[in-house]
Amino acid sequence: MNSALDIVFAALADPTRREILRMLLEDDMAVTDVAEPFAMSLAAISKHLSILAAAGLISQEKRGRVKWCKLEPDALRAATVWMQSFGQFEPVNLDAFEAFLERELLMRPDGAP
Amino acid sequence: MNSALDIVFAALADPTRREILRMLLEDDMAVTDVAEPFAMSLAAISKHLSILAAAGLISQEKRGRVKWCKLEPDALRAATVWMQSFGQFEPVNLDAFEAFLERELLMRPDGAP
DNA sequence: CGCATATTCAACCGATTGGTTGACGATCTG
DNA sequence: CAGATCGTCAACCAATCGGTTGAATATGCG
Repeated sequence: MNSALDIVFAALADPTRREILRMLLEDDMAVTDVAEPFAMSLAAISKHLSILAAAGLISQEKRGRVKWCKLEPDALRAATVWMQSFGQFEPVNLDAFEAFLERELLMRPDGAP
Repeated sequence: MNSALDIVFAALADPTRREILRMLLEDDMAVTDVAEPFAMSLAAISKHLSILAAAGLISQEKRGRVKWCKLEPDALRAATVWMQSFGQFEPVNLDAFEAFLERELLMRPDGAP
């Protein structure tokens, strides 16, 4: 069936791409700046950004020679809706939330809150 | 980093596996019964189920010679929480919800509501 | 016991993925 | 203009993925 969900979930399945999304949560960024904290080539990051853009999770706008990347959270909404259709569970249980945040979101390279 | 999210999102990225989850939403099922509506081998479905189980999205319990598969929505909760951390958007917008349900969830092989 | 049923294992296959490198096209700047 | 910077493209590579088939392992049943 190959729906948009395939592409969104596949895009989210890579930790580098999730980290990029987290970075873009703070601010729009140029490709080079996105790549800076990662131990891989610029070309690799460029590919990751293309995948995120294809999934609709980010948009890219070229101004001059700099291509700006911007988070597009609406694509996540579709995936969130899909998940919530398995809703047996309430919006969000704070126990799980807290445990999860500790393990995942706070596990950033720079250690900032 | 290779977190549990990698595995959960990768598991969700395949339409066959999402359809299996949807089927299990209605009831627990044996492996053979899960495989029945799909145009692929039992072995392939068995692999898909292993992947879902590895992601924690289902559990499998063997009773006699039949292995029962059960949805485990808690694993989805972690992924949902991750997505909601990009929360700019409210819990769920009903416009998106409705459009999405039409296109994805109601697009079942058996056409049931 | 002997056969059918339920499920997995193992080997294999082509396609995709995530990464590399080097060359290239644009764009800014001195 | 010449040189640096920004980003992508193309070719390549090893690893993984989603599927197949055939054999193997349990388990249930007459």
